[in-house]
Amino acid sequence: MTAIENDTDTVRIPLNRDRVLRAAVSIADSDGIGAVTMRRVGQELGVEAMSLYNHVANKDDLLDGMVEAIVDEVLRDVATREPPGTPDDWKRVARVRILTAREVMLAHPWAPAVIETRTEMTPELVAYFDGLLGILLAGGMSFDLGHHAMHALGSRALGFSQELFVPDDTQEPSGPELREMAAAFPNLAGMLQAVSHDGDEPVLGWCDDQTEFTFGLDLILDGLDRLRRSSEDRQA
Amino acid sequence: MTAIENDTDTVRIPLNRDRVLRAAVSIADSDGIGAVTMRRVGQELGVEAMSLYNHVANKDDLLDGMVEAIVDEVLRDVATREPPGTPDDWKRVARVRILTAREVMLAHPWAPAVIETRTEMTPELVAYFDGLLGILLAGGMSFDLGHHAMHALGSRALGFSQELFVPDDTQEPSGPELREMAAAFPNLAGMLQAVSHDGDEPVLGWCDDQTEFTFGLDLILDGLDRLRRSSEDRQA
DNA sequence: ACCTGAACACCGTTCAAGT
DNA sequence: ACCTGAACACCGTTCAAGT
Repeated sequence: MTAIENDTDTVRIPLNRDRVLRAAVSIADSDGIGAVTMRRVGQELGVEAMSLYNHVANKDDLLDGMVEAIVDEVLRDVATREPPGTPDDWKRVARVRILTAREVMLAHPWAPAVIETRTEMTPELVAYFDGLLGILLAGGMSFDLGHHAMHALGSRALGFSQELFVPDDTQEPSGPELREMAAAFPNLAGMLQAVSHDGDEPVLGWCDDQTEFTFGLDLILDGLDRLRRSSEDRQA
Repeated sequence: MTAIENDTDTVRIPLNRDRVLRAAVSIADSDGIGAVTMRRVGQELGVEAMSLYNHVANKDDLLDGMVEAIVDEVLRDVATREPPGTPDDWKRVARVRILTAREVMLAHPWAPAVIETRTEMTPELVAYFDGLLGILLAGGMSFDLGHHAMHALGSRALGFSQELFVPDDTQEPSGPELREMAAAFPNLAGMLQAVSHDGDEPVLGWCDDQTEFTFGLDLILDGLDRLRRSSEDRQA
């Protein structure tokens, strides 16, 4: 009888911070970040909302923890996929790391927005940035250029870039509407027409986020490499 | 008596969408976006919260309108400051436009975060982007390169870039803590030390946001100009 | 046509009470 | 030490009622 009691004790997995965070991440993945409420997370764990406060300080701490979990996932993936010691090929190494982070973000589409609202850096985030900076320094950047580089990459360092410029292609403008738009916004209208007729590359909607992300990333990496080379020339 | 009644009518300025939006912007400017609630906006206008629903559809529409107001401010400032027709100097013209937008954002620090949460483009935003694209096209970019350029600039086109990489300098680590951090994050620790000792440029904290913004902006603009030139060479 | 008061559903969070 | 139930303050929003 006491043995059975022990059994039920082990079957009912005790609540802890990690389980709370995983439940919250799972809800956000399936139903969006808006569905992550204390009551809902508690419900998912078969517990009252108030019990969560034994394991997270408050809602903000819960969100911090969710980011923590995502960045942990990034760190794990990065560790398994980082190409071994090729410091001179820093651009490729940095690119692989950043695109690995991007894949994690694409699997958790709510994460970028939450990350942007965080004010304090978690140790996990610091570890990720330290690793990326290490790649830049090993490639020959000065501390100063490495510093600028981290800021220039911004959110791209973590694999995402907020897209403000998202002309919605869902509502195809009809004849008169298109003429009206063409008159008010001639440049965008012309571009929209020219690019949408360009059907030789894979696109989602009329512009492919992945293509645009790598374009911007390579633009920055190439620019940084140019600065690195010219500063090395200056020292030589 | 009826004349006096008319007078009080004109003294009590009628509520309208524009007054509601201006009140909301003013609250956000002084007390942050968190203070912008329907009840508070109503209070600021001497009216019940429910009255606002006669002029905005809901809270989301209110936020849309606030963005609208900010972008309007950008468009006004841009119009007065845009250097007259120098298409070949597109980089300088684009730079002036973007740094003008940035000044507006610095005056309304809540705006970037709100803009990022908007899903639909307002006509004002479209007008701003159309103008910027016009500068790029006048400078000799193809529609295709102009398209990539807009995405590569991302939020920088509107004068801001979310800074994920913000090591907090407020809590100066003490001796043993610093040594511990140096062991765990050697690259960041080295950089922090090297850059913080570099006192020959104006810094806020240990890195100047304005300096980092223009560094990243110029990096992208230079890279785009290089691509523009090489595509022109290819065509010639 | 515009504004009001009361009410509703839903948050995060507290607190005293249970075990 | 951990969990619960009731309650509180504060949201956005509805609805019927006022003028």
